[in-house]
Amino acid sequence: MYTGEERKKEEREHRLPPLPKAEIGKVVMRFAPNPNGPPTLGSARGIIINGEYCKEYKGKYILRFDDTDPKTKRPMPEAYGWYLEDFEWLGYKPDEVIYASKRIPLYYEYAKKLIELGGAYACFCKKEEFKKFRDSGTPCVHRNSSVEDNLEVWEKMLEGAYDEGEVVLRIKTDISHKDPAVRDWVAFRIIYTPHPLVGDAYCVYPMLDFESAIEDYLCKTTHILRGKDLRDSELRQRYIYDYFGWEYPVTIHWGRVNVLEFGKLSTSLIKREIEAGKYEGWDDPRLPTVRALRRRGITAEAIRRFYLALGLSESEVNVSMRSLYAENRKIIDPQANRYFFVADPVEIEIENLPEEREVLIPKNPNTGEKRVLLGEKVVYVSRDDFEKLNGDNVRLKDFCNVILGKRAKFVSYELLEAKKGRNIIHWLPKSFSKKCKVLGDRIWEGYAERGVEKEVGRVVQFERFGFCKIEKANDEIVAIYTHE
RNA sequence: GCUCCGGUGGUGUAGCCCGGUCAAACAUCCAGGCCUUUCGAGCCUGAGCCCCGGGUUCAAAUCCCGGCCGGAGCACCA
Repeated sequence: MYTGEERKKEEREHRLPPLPKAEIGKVVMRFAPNPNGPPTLGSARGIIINGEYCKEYKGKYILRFDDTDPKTKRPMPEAYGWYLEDFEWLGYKPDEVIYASKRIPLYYEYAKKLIELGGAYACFCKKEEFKKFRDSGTPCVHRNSSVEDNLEVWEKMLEGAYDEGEVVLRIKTDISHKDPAVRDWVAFRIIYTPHPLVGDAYCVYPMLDFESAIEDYLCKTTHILRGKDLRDSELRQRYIYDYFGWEYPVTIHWGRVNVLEFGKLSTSLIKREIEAGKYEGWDDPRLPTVRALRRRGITAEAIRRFYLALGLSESEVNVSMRSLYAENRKIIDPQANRYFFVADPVEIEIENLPEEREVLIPKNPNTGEKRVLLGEKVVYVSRDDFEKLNGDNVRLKDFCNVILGKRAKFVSYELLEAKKGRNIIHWLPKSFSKKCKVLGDRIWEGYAERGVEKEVGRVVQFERFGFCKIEKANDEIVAIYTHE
């Protein structure tokens, strides 16, 4: 139950600023990834921010695959499904899914119209050659070709009459525009590599800026929210909008996110490292992909709050995963059942233990549920604790006090004899511990408490160790380390 | 080099558009304490910030100019 105070706090913290020029029910937004790998924590920002606004304004949410580069950033066939999957897992449902690669003829139509309007021309300059023109702000000879000539070259491009790199279609902007990034940019280029979705149906592919400009117009996109890296796109695309007399959507750009723990991990870099065997796959728990986070037990809600808290700031931010973990902990801590996991176990025998006894331990402080553990002579404690507290009077949590050692001396059952806090450690009876392996930055081998095998698929708290998601429970329990 | 965007405690965010109520708020982190049979959770206290320099003004975190620092774009990538 929230108190009024708490609720207010919550709302203040997680509210997005109002969307400019937005009307309830009339907003159309899109999230447009290239499916050259699964969604990452970075992609999640786009999915979430756009998704939240769509929810708030009861708008239409489009998932658009910008998959028009079969060569350099080649789409992965599996990744389309991964996006659909993670999109919904994060809590959003696309009202429409668009595959740019399946709509290429549409782009051709607009390209032709643009040539007819004198807004585009075929350019035979080599890329390095054109760079000189761009840098100096001077036109190349092709810029003045007639509409008829351009049209003819364009048709021949489509027929496959040219080689890759021989000719491109450029948008005629302002060749001396003060920002070199917008000067006569490339709209279409020739690629003969077959596309994973449409094969060799086409050999002329649009560049992102062209495809995106046309799609946003066709879909009546009202608001574009994306990273700052695409800021210049607006400047470039506006030329197309101006030629056609269209109105450009409202744009908002957020700054780059640097996640401390991951550094600069691009999708293509991760791909290479997976191929090199450094990671098990795209859901390797060490990776910042959405599926890896899910596998680890990070909740969608935590990721959502994390990004809502970041907001729409244009400055680039350096954040730590610890912020995400803090959000996640707030969500899972009240639900997670408690168990003992003894990492790097040391076997100890309690001399002169008066009797074996079953002890009741809280399983879930929230529900008051308890679990039962057999307090017996031979128990495991973790190497860490053993080394730090050897010879000390320690409390085996909920069981008894002993002087810690390979051969430990029983002191008493009384809790009061233990100094509260510092020397209470967890333990496991030798007779029914299950082998358990925890996968994280490193691998911990040890024993887990009986009962954990019933928690497959759920996140539990291994007391004094951390939250873990139980993944498998066969001969051995396998858990993924979630966070502290 | 050219262009654009940013710079508020250690980190992140709010405030900036519409100057005063901001000697600056919230979260997290850190330090100490309380509570607790987890080193978890919760509670309390504390430390810590407007990049720099000019200008405008009775008054500047807020407006203007210059500098410095950071980032992004300048691809036949997205």
